Amino acid sequence: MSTRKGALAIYNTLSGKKELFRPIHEGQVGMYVCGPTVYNNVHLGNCRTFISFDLAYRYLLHLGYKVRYVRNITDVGHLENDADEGEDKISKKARAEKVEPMEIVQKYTLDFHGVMTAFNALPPNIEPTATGHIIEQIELINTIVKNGFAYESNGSVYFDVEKYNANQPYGELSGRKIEDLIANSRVLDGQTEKRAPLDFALWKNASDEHIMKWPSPWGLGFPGWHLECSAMSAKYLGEVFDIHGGGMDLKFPHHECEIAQGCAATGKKPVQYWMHANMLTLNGKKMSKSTGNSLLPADLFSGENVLLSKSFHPMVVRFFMMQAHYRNTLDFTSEALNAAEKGFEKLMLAIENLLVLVPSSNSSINTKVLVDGFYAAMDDDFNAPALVACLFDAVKQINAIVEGRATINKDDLLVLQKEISVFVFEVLGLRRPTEKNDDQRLSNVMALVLELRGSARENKDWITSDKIRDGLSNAGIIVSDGKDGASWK
RNA sequence: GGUCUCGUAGCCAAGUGGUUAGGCACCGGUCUGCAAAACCGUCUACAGCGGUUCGAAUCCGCUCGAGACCUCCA
Repeated sequence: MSTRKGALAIYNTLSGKKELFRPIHEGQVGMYVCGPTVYNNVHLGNCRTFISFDLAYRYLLHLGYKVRYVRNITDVGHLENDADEGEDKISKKARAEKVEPMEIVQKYTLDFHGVMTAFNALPPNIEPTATGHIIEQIELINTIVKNGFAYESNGSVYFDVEKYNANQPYGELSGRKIEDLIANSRVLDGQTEKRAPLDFALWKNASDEHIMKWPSPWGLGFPGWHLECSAMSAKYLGEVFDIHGGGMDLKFPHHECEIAQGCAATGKKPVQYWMHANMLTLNGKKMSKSTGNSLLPADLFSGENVLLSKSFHPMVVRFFMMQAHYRNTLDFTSEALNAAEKGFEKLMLAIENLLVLVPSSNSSINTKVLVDGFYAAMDDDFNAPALVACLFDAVKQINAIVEGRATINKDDLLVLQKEISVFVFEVLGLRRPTEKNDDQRLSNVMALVLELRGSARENKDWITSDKIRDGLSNAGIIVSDGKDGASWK
């Protein structure tokens, strides 16, 4: 168990402040993150949120917490808009592709998992689906109705926002006042079932043509979008749990509704620490599927997109994201990604060197200051960019040792090797891209080729030497001439 | 229109009352047959205008600009 636990501060959206993190149960953390609605391929913006919370999860694990990390899959109930005829996103896609809704769900869940694996995001401990928890959702609605905060209307059930607000403020999380919300709420056509525009659906009745529907006390229907997170977080993490995360754009109304549902059901605020990840922007605007201003991870990995000059390894993209704080917007540009790639390679090279460093009898560098810097950065609301800056300080020191301008003793070396590996690979979740020279046959061939080129160079046969170098370059192999002979990658 | 956030060097991006954040690019150097790579060094910025303060990029006010939410969104 780490002894560093007490220092972690988390910015809590609910209070608007950084607060020292104190879990409800000593040594244990319950964390819920809103997952994707699987009606389409996840774009890079979606990924940023999940990677941000993967970082938080990883650091909590590193600190020694026993974490139960729940991230849902929304496979029903997410409507196109709030009007009565608003269509379910999954159903719509299923009809467009002429397949079963569950085929859509399966297809895009697999895509999501594949992308998360590529980004080296740890899987959550539980990944519940909305359709798998219809009973829990119906029970929750029953409780809310029984407590007087919801009403039935024409086979649907709505949350009574104004009644709720009479006792506890609705809009706390997003800093809204109900009067302003009422004044500004858009009246959509066909909202005939609701008593007030602000009321949101807990259960919607299903018309005959609806494919995804379940029996309930109010007839055939399906659950409202906001409900699933309340039902599933309560089931797996309890009525009150530690951390709830999600994208900034879910703050209102989704998370606001979750608070209302939780309070209406139990009288207790469901979440201790609300965390919100900021948006990834493209052309200065939020990445968004609906506006077409988005980029798919697959395009990035293949380089097949007009915005990109080349392809990028998933770890370069992850490193790029780690250079910005999760609460700030991050602007995506091909240029910024190129810069991240260079920096990432520099870091990886220094780590390779660190692992084979030869210790001296004494140290001219201060290992403790470096390592304390790593913790201080992450303790400050998971400040990954500050951690990266500290890591590059270490890189500079490692290079100095490699070149004999500094020394490190055996104990310090062991500490540095361990802590850098921990923070780079376990906490930031980076992986070294698979080495091309894993192939033993290729290694042997290259050893021979470089030996021949070495002979040519000794004989000042630059024509042969350069021909080999250029030929290999065309084959995607880069030869580097160092002091101790040539190497390749 | 309402609510809120942001504006940091060529680019990306931390910091948020007093000490060079960092990465990339540029430029200079070491190395090299040449080049690349690698390494070292240089480049010292906080939208504008006022105010508070011994001291402001950081706090306050105004102006300008950008974005988010208010409707599905990570």
